[in-house]
Amino acid sequence: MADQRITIREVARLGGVSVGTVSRALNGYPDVSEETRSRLIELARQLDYTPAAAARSLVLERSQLIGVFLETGEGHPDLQHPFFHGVLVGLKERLGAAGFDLLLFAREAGGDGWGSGSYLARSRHHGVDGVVLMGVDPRDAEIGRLLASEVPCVGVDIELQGPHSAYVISDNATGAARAVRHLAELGHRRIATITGMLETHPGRDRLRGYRAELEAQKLPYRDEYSVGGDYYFDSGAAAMARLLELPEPPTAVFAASDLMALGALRTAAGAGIAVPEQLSVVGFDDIPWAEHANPPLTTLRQDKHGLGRAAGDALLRRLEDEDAEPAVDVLPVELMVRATTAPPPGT
Amino acid sequence: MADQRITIREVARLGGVSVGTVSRALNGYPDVSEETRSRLIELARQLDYTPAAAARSLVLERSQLIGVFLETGEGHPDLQHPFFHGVLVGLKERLGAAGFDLLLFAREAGGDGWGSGSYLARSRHHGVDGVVLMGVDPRDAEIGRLLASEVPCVGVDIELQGPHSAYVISDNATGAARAVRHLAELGHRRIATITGMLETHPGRDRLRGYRAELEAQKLPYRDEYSVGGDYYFDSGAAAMARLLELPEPPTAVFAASDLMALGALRTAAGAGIAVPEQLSVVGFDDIPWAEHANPPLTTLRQDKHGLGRAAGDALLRRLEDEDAEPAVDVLPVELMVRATTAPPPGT
DNA sequence: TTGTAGGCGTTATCAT
DNA sequence: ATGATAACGCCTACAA
Repeated sequence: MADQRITIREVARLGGVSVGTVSRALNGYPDVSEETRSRLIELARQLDYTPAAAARSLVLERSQLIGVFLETGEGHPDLQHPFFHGVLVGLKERLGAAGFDLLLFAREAGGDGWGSGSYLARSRHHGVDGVVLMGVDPRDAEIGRLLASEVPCVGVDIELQGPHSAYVISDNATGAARAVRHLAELGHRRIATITGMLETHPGRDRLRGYRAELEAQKLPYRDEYSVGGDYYFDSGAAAMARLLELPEPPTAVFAASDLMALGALRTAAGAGIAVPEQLSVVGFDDIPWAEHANPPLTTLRQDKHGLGRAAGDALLRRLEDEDAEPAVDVLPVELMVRATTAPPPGT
Repeated sequence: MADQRITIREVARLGGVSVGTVSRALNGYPDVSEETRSRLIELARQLDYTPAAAARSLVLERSQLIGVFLETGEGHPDLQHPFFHGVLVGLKERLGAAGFDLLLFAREAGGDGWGSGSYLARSRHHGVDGVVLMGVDPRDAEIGRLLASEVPCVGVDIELQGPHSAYVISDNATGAARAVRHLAELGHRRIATITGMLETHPGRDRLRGYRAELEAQKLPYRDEYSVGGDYYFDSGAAAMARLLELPEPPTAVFAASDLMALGALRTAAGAGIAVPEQLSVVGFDDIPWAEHANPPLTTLRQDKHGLGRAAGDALLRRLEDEDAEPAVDVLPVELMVRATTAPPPGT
């Protein structure tokens, strides 16, 4: 049998003191003799003693745990998307440095167990100190109950409303506008867009930014220059095909995601259209592959790690100040000019 | 103030029974009247009661939590790699269905807190029922202590030895051999390889499989046909360049990762070498991008979700049977023939 | 400066 | 079939 788990009682016994003293010594209370303290600390480290999180959480009403809801089931291939991956890294980094661990909710709803039902129940079950939501539907009634509760929430890429709910998101509108401006400055006047899903916040904002900048540049908005996609490769390829069929095809296209931009590139290549000589393309996201694409994709970089860190920060702020303003953090995106954009043909 | 957390005592009070009865009713014990049980269950659901995991974990010595160590710091951009992403999804799926949640260790070592030191201490701190290790160094002494302990471990893509340690891994050697065979059957006789890091298990196995199949095909092994890479794009591109400089360049190359294969493709394109007409390339992994590459990459698909599920299974098996054999699961890889392989030139 | 004891929310062992 | 009550490991008044 392996060595029994070492409890505070054991440390106390071996140290010849009471459990109270051990607790105080280890938790840095002032009222403990320096000699006793260092002796106990040393003893604890020798024994590799670690307080049981469960016990501590029970009495402290603090778990040092941040829950993460990341939908990944049917119709939610989101965890697939590299985006959330990056966010997770940032989250882990920031929250980890602050002494928190991450609880990734996995337990299937509807199972036998308790705490498997609502988001709220699951959060309370583990007594998480805060929750990060990614890829969930903000209109879901269960989400609503969570937001209305006492548990601090922060959404990544979703607009969350609630007394203790903040959210972080990229500056999608400005980013989209930046893309259009870049294209306009290059001399393009026929600029199309391939949109993301318009029921998502980012999808709408990127379209909005596109239209706003068109206006700012005094370029006409044309309905046929705006074709819908779903963020994924195939939809981008299909959209590009539609654009190419237009009587007056665009000389540049802004795709609301890199995957779609890459799909567009593929279609263009298939049609024998040279990029960027005959057609300029800019994406959104800056996924790892973008810079390796052929030609390397000009795109708007989302700071995925930064979003994760910002989400962590929002939570931490809320945790140390009960009534901190539920912040909404909008992170800038950065235009990465690579090789898919150039002046329009005949310039 | 939000509604106070509902405890079992509250349910008991409202139900006019003792806490013991509530506990028994909710946990499906037989010795409780049918009437009382259904009444209490209904009451509990109305109140949205959820037992506190901490309290339960304390008395049951079971946390329904599986810890996940995923190194992601300096020199460990692993969480970056799409591979672990997929594994995480599989893990979540399998373990979630079995009623477990995932604890992603994030807390920085060396911090003030307890339980931030060794892997073992952190595991015990949270009382996780098992641990999944990814991207860690199996020779690390701290890892050794964890493996020697009573906590069930399973490594993904790393060979773990310990009384309660299993591991899951792709059949790298067979996969590599399969790649070479595919190439040989196409008629290639000058087959080179770009290896992964040889200090990793997969790196060595893929090289081993390559050599074994060369032998099986009665093809000579040539030192200059084996050039080292680090799994990433740039190393693949560089390696391909070296191969091209050879007096007698290979007609086919097996790269130990898709990223390197893609890098090789890039170099070939830059050198004006047509793929697959003049050069065949096969990768390993089947990352999402592989099928969208130009031309679509022939590669060995690793079942990332499967690895995650297998890791979950190994843990579950161990948990329900104290002395189950520490399994080692080797998952098959699948050859995805796409468009980067063809018979050698002049055939 | 240190020891003692109550309580956090559960489950499990006795009684009844 | 149900009600007390003792753990589980820890923190924190309160006493000493």
